[in-house]
Amino acid sequence: MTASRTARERVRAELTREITDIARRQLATEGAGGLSLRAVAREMGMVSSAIYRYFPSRDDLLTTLIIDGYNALGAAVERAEAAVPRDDHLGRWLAACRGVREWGVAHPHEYALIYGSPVPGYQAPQETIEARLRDVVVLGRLMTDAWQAGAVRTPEEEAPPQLEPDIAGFRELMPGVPDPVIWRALSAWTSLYGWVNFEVFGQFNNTLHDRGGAFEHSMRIAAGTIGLAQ
Amino acid sequence: MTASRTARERVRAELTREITDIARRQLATEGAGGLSLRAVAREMGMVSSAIYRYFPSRDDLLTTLIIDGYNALGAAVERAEAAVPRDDHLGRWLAACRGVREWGVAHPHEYALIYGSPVPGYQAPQETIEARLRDVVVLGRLMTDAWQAGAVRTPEEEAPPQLEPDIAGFRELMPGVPDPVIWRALSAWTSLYGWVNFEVFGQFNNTLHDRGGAFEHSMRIAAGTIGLAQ
DNA sequence: CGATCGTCAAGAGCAGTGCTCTCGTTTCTT
DNA sequence: AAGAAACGAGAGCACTGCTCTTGACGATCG
Repeated sequence: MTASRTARERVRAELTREITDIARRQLATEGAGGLSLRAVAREMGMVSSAIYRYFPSRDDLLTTLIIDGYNALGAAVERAEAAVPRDDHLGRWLAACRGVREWGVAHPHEYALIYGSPVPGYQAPQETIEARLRDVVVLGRLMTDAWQAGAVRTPEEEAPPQLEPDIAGFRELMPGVPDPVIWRALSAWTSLYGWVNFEVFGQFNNTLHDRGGAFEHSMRIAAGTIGLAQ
Repeated sequence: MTASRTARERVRAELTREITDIARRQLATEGAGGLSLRAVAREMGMVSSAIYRYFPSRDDLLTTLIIDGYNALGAAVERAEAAVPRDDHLGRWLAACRGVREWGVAHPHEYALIYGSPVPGYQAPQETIEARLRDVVVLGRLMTDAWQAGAVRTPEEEAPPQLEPDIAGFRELMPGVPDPVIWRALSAWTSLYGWVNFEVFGQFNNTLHDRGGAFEHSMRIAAGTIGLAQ
Protein backbone atom coordinates (compact mmCIF):
# COMPACT_ATOMS: atom_id res chain seq x y z
CA MET A 1 0.00 0.00 0.00
CA THR A 2 2.98 2.27 -0.16
CA ALA A 3 5.01 2.46 -3.34
CA SER A 4 2.32 1.70 -5.88
CA ARG A 5 -0.26 3.81 -4.14
CA THR A 6 2.09 6.69 -3.82
CA ALA A 7 2.76 6.40 -7.53
CA ARG A 8 -0.67 7.76 -8.23
CA GLU A 9 -0.78 9.95 -5.18
CA ARG A 10 2.52 11.47 -6.08
CA VAL A 11 1.33 12.80 -9.39
CA ARG A 12 -1.81 13.94 -7.64
CA ALA A 13 0.20 15.88 -5.11
CA GLU A 14 2.32 17.23 -7.92
CA LEU A 15 -0.67 18.46 -9.86
CA THR A 16 -2.30 19.89 -6.76
CA ARG A 17 0.84 21.83 -6.09
CA GLU A 18 1.04 23.02 -9.67
CA ILE A 19 -2.53 24.26 -9.49
CA THR A 20 -1.90 26.24 -6.35
CA ASP A 21 1.31 27.67 -7.81
CA ILE A 22 -0.41 28.89 -10.93
CA ALA A 23 -3.31 30.16 -8.87
CA ARG A 24 -0.98 32.07 -6.58
CA ARG A 25 0.71 33.63 -9.57
CA GLN A 26 -2.63 34.64 -11.02
CA LEU A 27 -3.62 36.00 -7.64
CA ALA A 28 -0.45 38.08 -7.48
CA THR A 29 -1.07 39.66 -10.85
CA GLU A 30 -4.85 39.86 -11.16
CA GLY A 31 -6.01 39.93 -7.56
CA ALA A 32 -8.53 37.71 -5.86
CA GLY A 33 -11.35 38.69 -8.17
CA GLY A 34 -9.39 37.74 -11.24
CA LEU A 35 -8.57 34.25 -10.09
CA SER A 36 -10.22 31.95 -12.60
CA LEU A 37 -10.31 28.18 -12.47
CA ARG A 38 -10.64 28.05 -16.23
CA ALA A 39 -7.58 30.20 -16.68
CA VAL A 40 -5.61 27.96 -14.34
CA ALA A 41 -6.77 24.91 -16.26
CA ARG A 42 -5.92 26.58 -19.55
CA GLU A 43 -2.41 27.33 -18.37
CA MET A 44 -1.99 23.72 -17.33
CA GLY A 45 -3.27 22.39 -20.63
CA MET A 46 -6.15 20.76 -18.85
CA VAL A 47 -9.84 21.11 -19.32
CA SER A 48 -11.64 23.17 -16.71
CA SER A 49 -13.68 20.35 -15.26
CA ALA A 50 -10.55 18.39 -14.46
CA ILE A 51 -9.57 20.96 -11.85
CA TYR A 52 -12.55 19.87 -9.82
CA ARG A 53 -10.87 16.53 -9.25
CA TYR A 54 -8.40 18.42 -7.09
CA PHE A 55 -10.38 21.31 -5.63
CA PRO A 56 -14.12 20.93 -5.11
CA SER A 57 -14.73 24.63 -5.70
CA ARG A 58 -13.07 27.92 -6.40
CA ASP A 59 -13.60 28.96 -2.81
CA ASP A 60 -11.78 25.86 -1.71
CA LEU A 61 -8.79 26.81 -3.80
CA LEU A 62 -8.96 30.29 -2.33
CA THR A 63 -9.00 28.84 1.17
CA THR A 64 -5.80 26.97 0.42
CA LEU A 65 -4.22 30.17 -0.78
CA ILE A 66 -5.37 31.96 2.35
CA ILE A 67 -3.78 29.38 4.62
CA ASP A 68 -0.61 29.56 2.57
CA GLY A 69 -0.69 33.32 2.93
CA TYR A 70 -1.00 33.18 6.70
CA ASN A 71 1.90 30.79 6.86
CA ALA A 72 4.04 32.88 4.54
CA LEU A 73 3.38 36.04 6.54
CA GLY A 74 3.93 34.23 9.81
CA ALA A 75 7.19 32.78 8.59
CA ALA A 76 8.38 36.19 7.40
CA VAL A 77 7.63 37.74 10.78
CA GLU A 78 9.29 34.90 12.64
CA ARG A 79 12.37 35.16 10.49
CA ALA A 80 12.66 38.92 10.86
CA GLU A 81 12.21 38.84 14.61
CA ALA A 82 14.55 35.93 15.13
CA ALA A 83 17.44 37.85 13.61
CA VAL A 84 17.58 40.26 16.55
CA PRO A 85 19.34 39.54 19.87
CA ARG A 86 16.87 38.21 22.40
CA ASP A 87 17.48 40.94 24.94
CA ASP A 88 16.91 43.78 22.46
CA HIS A 89 13.19 43.90 22.95
CA LEU A 90 12.60 47.14 21.14
CA GLY A 91 14.63 45.83 18.22
CA ARG A 92 12.58 42.65 18.18
CA TRP A 93 9.36 44.66 18.10
CA LEU A 94 10.60 46.85 15.28
CA ALA A 95 11.87 43.85 13.33
CA ALA A 96 8.56 42.06 13.66
CA CYS A 97 6.74 45.18 12.47
CA ARG A 98 9.07 45.52 9.53
CA GLY A 99 8.47 41.86 8.71
CA VAL A 100 4.72 42.44 8.50
CA ARG A 101 5.04 45.58 6.43
CA GLU A 102 7.61 44.29 4.01
CA TRP A 103 5.74 41.09 3.35
CA GLY A 104 2.55 43.06 2.87
CA VAL A 105 3.94 45.52 0.34
CA ALA A 106 5.72 42.68 -1.45
CA HIS A 107 2.56 40.57 -1.70
CA PRO A 108 -0.28 43.05 -1.73
CA HIS A 109 -2.90 40.74 -3.17
CA GLU A 110 -2.11 37.92 -0.80
CA TYR A 111 -2.11 40.39 2.06
CA ALA A 112 -5.48 41.65 0.93
CA LEU A 113 -6.72 38.10 0.87
CA ILE A 114 -5.93 37.50 4.52
CA TYR A 115 -6.32 40.93 6.11
CA GLY A 116 -8.62 42.69 3.67
CA SER A 117 -12.31 42.39 3.13
CA PRO A 118 -13.51 38.78 3.10
CA VAL A 119 -14.15 38.12 -0.58
CA PRO A 120 -17.17 35.83 -1.02
CA GLY A 121 -19.37 34.72 1.82
CA TYR A 122 -16.43 34.26 4.12
CA GLN A 123 -15.56 30.62 4.35
CA ALA A 124 -13.53 27.96 6.10
CA PRO A 125 -12.29 29.57 9.28
CA GLN A 126 -11.47 26.50 11.31
CA GLU A 127 -8.43 25.33 9.40
CA THR A 128 -6.95 28.80 9.24
CA ILE A 129 -6.87 29.63 12.95
CA GLU A 130 -3.61 27.85 13.59
CA ALA A 131 -1.76 29.45 10.73
CA ARG A 132 -3.18 32.86 11.44
CA LEU A 133 -1.75 32.98 14.94
CA ARG A 134 1.88 32.75 13.97
CA ASP A 135 2.49 36.49 13.91
CA VAL A 136 0.69 37.21 17.15
CA VAL A 137 2.56 34.36 18.80
CA VAL A 138 5.75 36.22 17.98
CA LEU A 139 4.36 39.29 19.69
CA GLY A 140 3.35 37.25 22.71
CA ARG A 141 6.79 35.75 23.16
CA LEU A 142 8.43 39.10 22.73
CA MET A 143 6.14 40.71 25.30
CA THR A 144 6.68 37.89 27.74
CA ASP A 145 10.44 38.17 27.46
CA ALA A 146 10.39 41.93 27.77
CA TRP A 147 8.15 41.83 30.82
CA GLN A 148 10.23 39.20 32.55
CA ALA A 149 13.35 41.25 31.86
CA GLY A 150 11.74 44.27 33.46
CA ALA A 151 11.91 46.18 30.21
CA VAL A 152 8.24 47.18 30.13
CA ARG A 153 6.95 50.25 31.90
CA THR A 154 3.75 49.56 33.80
CA PRO A 155 0.99 51.80 32.44
CA GLU A 156 -0.81 54.24 34.69
CA GLU A 157 -4.33 53.19 33.82
CA GLU A 158 -5.97 50.00 34.98
CA ALA A 159 -7.54 47.37 32.77
CA PRO A 160 -11.32 47.67 32.70
CA PRO A 161 -12.51 44.88 35.03
CA GLN A 162 -15.53 43.94 32.94
CA LEU A 163 -13.21 43.18 30.03
CA GLU A 164 -11.20 40.75 32.11
CA PRO A 165 -12.60 37.60 30.44
CA ASP A 166 -12.29 39.13 26.99
CA ILE A 167 -8.55 38.97 26.71
CA ALA A 168 -8.13 35.46 28.08
CA GLY A 169 -6.83 34.34 24.71
CA PHE A 170 -4.16 37.00 24.67
CA ARG A 171 -3.25 36.29 28.28
CA GLU A 172 -2.32 32.74 27.34
CA LEU A 173 0.08 34.10 24.75
CA MET A 174 1.86 36.30 27.30
CA PRO A 175 1.91 34.40 30.57
CA GLY A 176 2.66 36.60 33.52
CA VAL A 177 2.15 39.86 31.71
CA PRO A 178 -0.41 42.03 33.55
CA ASP A 179 -3.64 42.95 31.83
CA PRO A 180 -2.97 46.67 31.37
CA VAL A 181 0.18 45.84 29.46
CA ILE A 182 -1.69 43.31 27.33
CA TRP A 183 -4.18 46.01 26.39
CA ARG A 184 -1.41 48.31 25.35
CA ALA A 185 0.21 45.59 23.29
CA LEU A 186 -3.12 44.99 21.59
CA SER A 187 -3.42 48.68 20.87
CA ALA A 188 0.03 48.76 19.32
CA TRP A 189 -0.91 45.70 17.32
CA THR A 190 -3.89 47.45 15.77
CA SER A 191 -1.68 50.42 15.03
CA LEU A 192 0.74 48.17 13.15
CA TYR A 193 -1.92 46.52 11.02
CA GLY A 194 -3.81 49.74 10.59
CA TRP A 195 -0.70 51.23 9.06
CA VAL A 196 0.01 48.29 6.78
CA ASN A 197 -3.61 48.23 5.69
CA PHE A 198 -3.46 51.91 4.82
CA GLU A 199 -0.26 51.50 2.88
CA VAL A 200 -1.06 48.27 1.06
CA PHE A 201 -4.56 49.36 0.17
CA GLY A 202 -3.32 52.62 -1.27
CA GLN A 203 -4.60 55.07 1.32
CA PHE A 204 -1.18 56.69 1.54
CA ASN A 205 -0.87 57.31 -2.19
CA ASN A 206 0.04 60.90 -3.02
CA THR A 207 0.51 61.55 0.67
CA LEU A 208 3.44 59.86 2.32
CA HIS A 209 6.53 59.27 0.25
CA ASP A 210 9.21 57.90 2.56
CA ARG A 211 6.82 55.30 3.85
CA GLY A 212 9.49 53.08 5.28
CA GLY A 213 10.84 55.90 7.41
CA ALA A 214 7.41 57.06 8.48
CA PHE A 215 6.46 53.50 9.37
CA GLU A 216 9.59 53.13 11.45
CA HIS A 217 8.83 56.27 13.40
CA SER A 218 5.22 55.27 13.90
CA MET A 219 6.21 51.87 15.22
CA ARG A 220 8.62 53.53 17.65
CA ILE A 221 5.72 55.56 18.94
CA ALA A 222 3.75 52.34 19.25
CA ALA A 223 6.63 50.81 21.19
CA GLY A 224 6.43 53.76 23.52
CA THR A 225 2.73 53.10 23.96
CA ILE A 226 3.50 49.53 24.94
CA GLY A 227 6.05 50.90 27.38
CA LEU A 228 8.96 49.12 25.80
CA ALA A 229 12.16 50.65 27.11
CA GLN A 230 14.52 51.52 24.35
CA MET B 1 -34.11 75.28 -21.96
CA THR B 2 -35.23 74.90 -18.40
CA ALA B 3 -38.63 73.41 -17.65
CA SER B 4 -38.95 71.05 -20.57
CA ARG B 5 -35.35 69.96 -20.40
CA THR B 6 -35.53 69.37 -16.70
CA ALA B 7 -38.64 67.30 -17.33
CA ARG B 8 -36.46 64.73 -19.00
CA GLU B 9 -33.53 65.31 -16.73
CA ARG B 10 -35.67 64.88 -13.70
CA VAL B 11 -36.74 61.38 -14.58
CA ARG B 12 -33.17 60.64 -15.48
CA ALA B 13 -31.97 61.80 -12.08
CA GLU B 14 -34.78 59.82 -10.51
CA LEU B 15 -33.77 56.62 -12.27
CA THR B 16 -30.10 57.18 -11.54
CA ARG B 17 -30.92 57.52 -7.90
CA GLU B 18 -33.07 54.41 -7.95
CA ILE B 19 -30.24 52.44 -9.51
CA THR B 20 -27.77 53.51 -6.87
CA ASP B 21 -30.28 52.77 -4.12
CA ILE B 22 -30.89 49.25 -5.35
CA ALA B 23 -27.19 48.77 -5.91
CA ARG B 24 -26.42 49.92 -2.39
CA ARG B 25 -28.97 47.48 -1.01
CA GLN B 26 -27.47 44.66 -3.02
CA LEU B 27 -24.04 45.71 -1.84
CA ALA B 28 -25.21 45.61 1.75
CA THR B 29 -26.52 42.06 1.43
CA GLU B 30 -24.25 40.40 -1.09
CA GLY B 31 -21.03 42.36 -0.81
CA ALA B 32 -19.07 44.05 -3.54
CA GLY B 33 -18.47 40.86 -5.48
CA GLY B 34 -22.16 40.08 -5.63
CA LEU B 35 -23.17 43.40 -7.08
CA SER B 36 -24.66 42.60 -10.47
CA LEU B 37 -25.89 45.08 -13.03
CA ARG B 38 -28.29 42.52 -14.40
CA ALA B 39 -29.78 41.93 -10.98
CA VAL B 40 -30.24 45.66 -10.47
CA ALA B 41 -31.94 45.91 -13.85
CA ARG B 42 -34.13 42.92 -13.05
CA GLU B 43 -35.27 44.49 -9.81
CA MET B 44 -36.12 47.69 -11.65
CA GLY B 45 -38.05 45.86 -14.36
CA MET B 46 -35.58 47.05 -16.94
CA VAL B 47 -33.44 45.17 -19.33
CA SER B 48 -29.78 44.98 -18.48
CA SER B 49 -28.53 47.05 -21.36
CA ALA B 50 -30.68 49.98 -20.31
CA ILE B 51 -28.57 50.45 -17.20
CA TYR B 52 -25.69 51.46 -19.41
CA ARG B 53 -27.56 54.61 -20.33
CA TYR B 54 -26.96 55.74 -16.77
CA PHE B 55 -23.68 54.14 -15.80
CA PRO B 56 -21.10 53.38 -18.48
CA SER B 57 -19.78 50.38 -16.59
CA ARG B 58 -20.08 48.36 -13.44
CA ASP B 59 -16.93 49.95 -12.08
CA ASP B 60 -18.48 53.33 -12.61
CA LEU B 61 -21.46 52.38 -10.50
CA LEU B 62 -19.07 51.07 -7.86
CA THR B 63 -17.19 54.36 -7.89
CA THR B 64 -20.40 56.20 -7.18
CA LEU B 65 -21.08 53.90 -4.27
CA ILE B 66 -17.56 54.44 -2.97
CA ILE B 67 -17.95 58.21 -3.00
CA ASP B 68 -21.32 57.87 -1.29
CA GLY B 69 -19.65 55.65 1.29
CA TYR B 70 -16.93 58.17 2.05
CA ASN B 71 -19.53 60.86 2.45
CA ALA B 72 -21.73 58.71 4.67
CA LEU B 73 -18.82 57.80 6.92
CA GLY B 74 -17.58 61.36 7.01
CA ALA B 75 -21.03 62.66 7.89
CA ALA B 76 -21.36 60.08 10.66
CA VAL B 77 -18.03 61.08 12.17
CA GLU B 78 -18.83 64.77 11.90
CA ARG B 79 -22.20 64.26 13.55
CA ALA B 80 -20.77 62.19 16.41
CA GLU B 81 -17.96 64.61 17.11
CA ALA B 82 -20.15 67.69 16.88
CA ALA B 83 -22.34 66.45 19.73
CA VAL B 84 -19.56 66.91 22.29
CA PRO B 85 -18.68 70.26 23.94
CA ARG B 86 -15.86 71.95 22.09
CA ASP B 87 -13.54 72.10 25.06
CA ASP B 88 -13.86 68.40 25.90
CA HIS B 89 -11.10 67.32 23.57
CA LEU B 90 -10.80 63.78 24.85
CA GLY B 91 -14.55 63.39 24.51
CA ARG B 92 -14.41 64.69 20.96
CA TRP B 93 -11.69 62.19 20.10
CA LEU B 94 -13.62 59.29 21.60
CA ALA B 95 -16.82 60.38 19.90
CA ALA B 96 -15.12 60.56 16.52
CA CYS B 97 -13.66 57.10 17.06
CA ARG B 98 -17.04 55.74 18.03
CA GLY B 99 -18.50 57.33 14.93
CA VAL B 100 -16.06 55.47 12.71
CA ARG B 101 -16.54 52.16 14.46
CA GLU B 102 -20.30 52.29 14.65
CA TRP B 103 -20.69 53.24 11.03
CA GLY B 104 -18.28 50.48 10.05
CA VAL B 105 -20.02 47.70 11.93
CA ALA B 106 -23.39 48.96 10.73
CA HIS B 107 -22.31 49.01 7.07
CA PRO B 108 -19.61 46.37 6.81
CA HIS B 109 -19.75 45.95 3.07
CA GLU B 110 -19.65 49.66 2.37
CA TYR B 111 -16.82 49.99 4.84
CA ALA B 112 -14.99 47.19 3.07
CA LEU B 113 -15.50 49.01 -0.18
CA ILE B 114 -13.75 52.13 0.98
CA TYR B 115 -11.18 50.83 3.48
CA GLY B 116 -10.75 47.24 2.41
CA SER B 117 -8.87 45.72 -0.45
CA PRO B 118 -9.41 47.60 -3.73
CA VAL B 119 -11.76 45.29 -5.60
CA PRO B 120 -11.00 45.31 -9.33
CA GLY B 121 -8.05 47.11 -10.86
CA TYR B 122 -8.51 50.05 -8.54
CA GLN B 123 -10.21 52.86 -10.35
CA ALA B 124 -11.28 56.49 -10.23
CA PRO B 125 -9.30 58.01 -7.40
CA GLN B 126 -9.50 61.68 -8.32
CA GLU B 127 -13.15 62.29 -7.58
CA THR B 128 -12.98 60.52 -4.26
CA ILE B 129 -10.21 62.50 -2.60
CA GLU B 130 -12.47 65.28 -1.42
CA ALA B 131 -15.05 63.01 0.14
CA ARG B 132 -12.44 60.78 1.69
CA LEU B 133 -10.93 63.58 3.73
CA ARG B 134 -13.99 64.39 5.77
CA ASP B 135 -13.10 62.16 8.69
CA VAL B 136 -9.47 63.21 8.88
CA VAL B 137 -10.55 66.85 8.70
CA VAL B 138 -12.49 66.23 11.90
CA LEU B 139 -9.34 64.90 13.50
CA GLY B 140 -7.36 67.89 12.32
CA ARG B 141 -9.79 70.41 13.75
CA LEU B 142 -9.94 68.54 17.01
CA MET B 143 -6.16 68.42 17.28
CA THR B 144 -5.83 72.08 16.43
CA ASP B 145 -8.34 73.06 19.09
CA ALA B 146 -6.75 70.84 21.69
CA TRP B 147 -3.28 72.14 20.98
CA GLN B 148 -4.35 75.76 21.11
CA ALA B 149 -6.10 75.08 24.41
CA GLY B 150 -2.89 73.65 25.80
CA ALA B 151 -4.53 70.26 26.28
CA VAL B 152 -1.89 68.26 24.43
CA ARG B 153 1.24 67.01 26.14
CA THR B 154 4.33 67.58 24.01
CA PRO B 155 5.95 64.24 23.25
CA GLU B 156 9.51 63.51 24.31
CA GLU B 157 10.79 62.35 20.96
CA GLU B 158 11.48 64.61 18.01
CA ALA B 159 10.05 64.25 14.54
CA PRO B 160 12.53 62.65 12.13
CA PRO B 161 13.86 65.58 10.12
CA GLN B 162 14.05 63.70 6.83
CA LEU B 163 10.31 63.09 7.08
CA GLU B 164 9.57 66.77 7.40
CA PRO B 165 8.20 67.18 3.84
CA ASP B 166 6.20 63.97 4.11
CA ILE B 167 3.57 65.23 6.48
CA ALA B 168 2.99 68.54 4.77
CA GLY B 169 -0.55 67.48 3.95
CA PHE B 170 -1.32 66.68 7.55
CA ARG B 171 0.30 69.91 8.74
CA GLU B 172 -2.20 71.90 6.72
CA LEU B 173 -5.01 70.14 8.53
CA MET B 174 -3.63 71.06 11.94
CA PRO B 175 -2.10 74.54 11.62
CA GLY B 176 0.23 75.38 14.47
CA VAL B 177 0.48 71.86 15.80
CA PRO B 178 4.13 70.79 16.02
CA ASP B 179 5.34 67.87 13.97
CA PRO B 180 5.94 65.40 16.80
CA VAL B 181 2.33 65.77 17.84
CA ILE B 182 1.17 65.29 14.27
CA TRP B 183 3.09 62.04 14.12
CA ARG B 184 1.42 60.83 17.27
CA ALA B 185 -1.98 61.78 15.94
CA LEU B 186 -1.23 59.83 12.80
CA SER B 187 -0.21 56.86 14.88
CA ALA B 188 -3.44 56.99 16.85
CA TRP B 189 -5.30 57.29 13.57
CA THR B 190 -3.82 54.04 12.28
CA SER B 191 -4.68 52.42 15.57
CA LEU B 192 -8.29 53.46 15.17
CA TYR B 193 -8.64 52.16 11.65
CA GLY B 194 -6.59 49.09 12.42
CA TRP B 195 -9.07 48.22 15.10
CA VAL B 196 -12.13 48.83 12.96
CA ASN B 197 -10.59 46.83 10.14
CA PHE B 198 -9.96 43.93 12.48
CA GLU B 199 -13.47 44.05 13.84
CA VAL B 200 -15.36 44.61 10.60
CA PHE B 201 -13.34 42.04 8.70
CA GLY B 202 -13.94 39.41 11.33
CA GLN B 203 -10.48 39.12 12.83
CA PHE B 204 -11.92 39.44 16.35
CA ASN B 205 -14.44 36.65 15.91
CA ASN B 206 -14.29 34.08 18.70
CA THR B 207 -11.84 36.34 20.52
CA LEU B 208 -13.21 39.59 21.83
CA HIS B 209 -16.80 39.68 22.95
CA ASP B 210 -17.42 43.08 24.51
CA ARG B 211 -15.97 44.78 21.50
CA GLY B 212 -17.49 48.14 22.22
CA GLY B 213 -15.89 48.23 25.64
CA ALA B 214 -12.56 46.98 24.38
CA PHE B 215 -12.62 49.53 21.60
CA GLU B 216 -13.33 52.30 24.07
CA HIS B 217 -10.39 51.31 26.22
CA SER B 218 -8.10 51.01 23.23
CA MET B 219 -9.07 54.46 22.00
CA ARG B 220 -8.36 55.88 25.45
CA ILE B 221 -4.90 54.40 25.19
CA ALA B 222 -4.58 55.99 21.76
CA ALA B 223 -5.66 59.30 23.26
CA GLY B 224 -2.85 58.91 25.77
CA THR B 225 -0.46 58.30 22.90
CA ILE B 226 -1.55 61.54 21.31
CA GLY B 227 -1.02 63.22 24.65
CA LEU B 228 -4.61 64.35 25.01
CA ALA B 229 -5.21 65.39 28.59
CA GLN B 230 -8.31 63.87 30.01
C1' DC C 1 -48.17 72.32 -37.20
C1' DG C 2 -44.98 69.09 -38.82
C1' DA C 3 -40.22 67.50 -39.69
C1' DT C 4 -36.00 66.37 -37.29
C1' DC C 5 -32.83 64.87 -34.18
C1' DG C 6 -31.38 63.13 -29.69
C1' DT C 7 -32.59 60.06 -26.00
C1' DC C 8 -34.29 55.90 -24.52
C1' DA C 9 -35.70 50.73 -23.63
C1' DA C 10 -35.47 46.44 -25.65
C1' DG C 11 -33.45 42.47 -27.71
C1' DA C 12 -29.93 39.59 -29.62
C1' DG C 13 -25.47 38.29 -29.19
C1' DC C 14 -20.35 37.69 -27.68
C1' DA C 15 -16.99 36.09 -24.59
C1' DG C 16 -16.22 34.73 -20.27
C1' DT C 17 -17.25 32.53 -15.60
C1' DG C 18 -18.29 28.46 -11.87
C1' DC C 19 -20.04 24.15 -11.76
C1' DT C 20 -22.38 19.49 -13.05
C1' DC C 21 -22.94 15.37 -15.53
C1' DT C 22 -21.65 11.72 -18.52
C1' DC C 23 -18.49 8.87 -20.99
C1' DG C 24 -14.54 6.28 -22.09
C1' DT C 25 -9.80 5.44 -20.40
C1' DT C 26 -6.23 4.61 -17.17
C1' DT C 27 -4.56 3.02 -12.84
C1' DC C 28 -4.65 0.64 -8.58
C1' DT C 29 -6.55 -3.10 -5.58
C1' DT C 30 -7.95 -7.64 -4.57
C1' DA D 1 -7.16 -11.41 -14.39
C1' DA D 2 -11.56 -9.00 -12.68
C1' DG D 3 -13.59 -5.25 -10.26
C1' DA D 4 -13.25 -0.73 -8.35
C1' DA D 5 -11.68 3.63 -7.96
C1' DA D 6 -9.69 7.72 -10.00
C1' DC D 7 -9.07 10.45 -13.90
C1' DG D 8 -9.33 13.70 -18.29
C1' DA D 9 -12.25 15.24 -21.85
C1' DG D 10 -16.37 17.17 -23.52
C1' DA D 11 -20.97 19.04 -23.57
C1' DG D 12 -24.01 21.80 -21.28
C1' DC D 13 -26.51 25.03 -17.74
C1' DA D 14 -27.10 29.38 -15.73
C1' DC D 15 -24.95 33.39 -14.94
C1' DT D 16 -21.98 37.62 -15.67
C1' DG D 17 -20.36 42.42 -18.06
C1' DC D 18 -20.69 44.59 -22.17
C1' DT D 19 -21.70 45.89 -27.31
C1' DC D 20 -24.50 46.74 -31.22
C1' DT D 21 -28.75 47.41 -33.64
C1' DT D 22 -33.62 48.45 -33.95
C1' DG D 23 -37.68 50.87 -33.23
C1' DA D 24 -40.39 54.25 -30.47
C1' DC D 25 -41.03 58.34 -27.88
C1' DG D 26 -40.43 63.21 -26.91
C1' DA D 27 -38.37 67.72 -27.24
C1' DT D 28 -36.80 71.34 -30.50
C1' DC D 29 -36.71 74.21 -34.54
C1' DG D 30 -38.23 75.76 -39.23
